Amino acid sequence: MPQPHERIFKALADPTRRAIFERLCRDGDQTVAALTARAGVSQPAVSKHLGVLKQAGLVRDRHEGRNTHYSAELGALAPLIDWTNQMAGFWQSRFDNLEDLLKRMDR
Amino acid sequence: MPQPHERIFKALADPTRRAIFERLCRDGDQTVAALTARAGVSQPAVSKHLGVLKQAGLVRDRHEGRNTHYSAELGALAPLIDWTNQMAGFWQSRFDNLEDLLKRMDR
DNA sequence: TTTATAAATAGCCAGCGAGTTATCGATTAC
DNA sequence: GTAATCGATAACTCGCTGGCTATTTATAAA
Repeated sequence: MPQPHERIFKALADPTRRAIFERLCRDGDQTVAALTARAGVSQPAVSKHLGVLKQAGLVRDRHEGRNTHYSAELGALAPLIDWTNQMAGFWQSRFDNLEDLLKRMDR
Repeated sequence: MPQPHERIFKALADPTRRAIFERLCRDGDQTVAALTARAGVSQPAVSKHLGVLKQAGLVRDRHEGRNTHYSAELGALAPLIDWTNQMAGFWQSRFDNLEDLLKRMDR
């Protein structure tokens, strides 16, 4: 329901969660146990973080026996990139308008 | 002390704050009163949000008489873009490694 | 000089969110 | 079949954050 970048910003605002995501980007596929080993927080905490990342579309999960593997969904960063570009676009067009104005004042 | 993208992610995670920043990008220079008029929250709330955005380096303020004008500091989005590229880079290099592996297996 | 306005600060409160431990369901190993 | 392991869920605590009103400080207007 919220705009795509809404959940993404919130998901990535937490350092622990961002670290998990970074790790998945760096090293690929990981089980919850493997992620927990390096997260510095308890396993349930990691599970919750993974849930949030999943809701934001930033990770996928894959069940394999009693293990669950998570992996980064890199395409999910697109809304964030789009948003950034949009901000830059606003900036640019304001700059263009200023240029226009100066040009008009010039003649 | 925190990494630059840390404060930026946190600052932009809040919808009200992000809306203020978007408005500054879109429409440029704004007084606190002007921002408050559209923010849907009280003036002190807006001031606090502007403080957070300023700490994150996302906005500048300029005093003019009893008015304070804020404007977006677009360059401040760079760490965010860098971070995104870095994630994409990790992804790419893992892909490259996989390619290498397949190549080695091939011969 | 008094009054009014802009914006920041102080102080408070409620809700959320990240953490914990305990538990449960599912799967594998013995 | 029983025990052990993986991961998710439940239930709780606690600190932080976003909101408010009231106040303060600074500047402008009367």
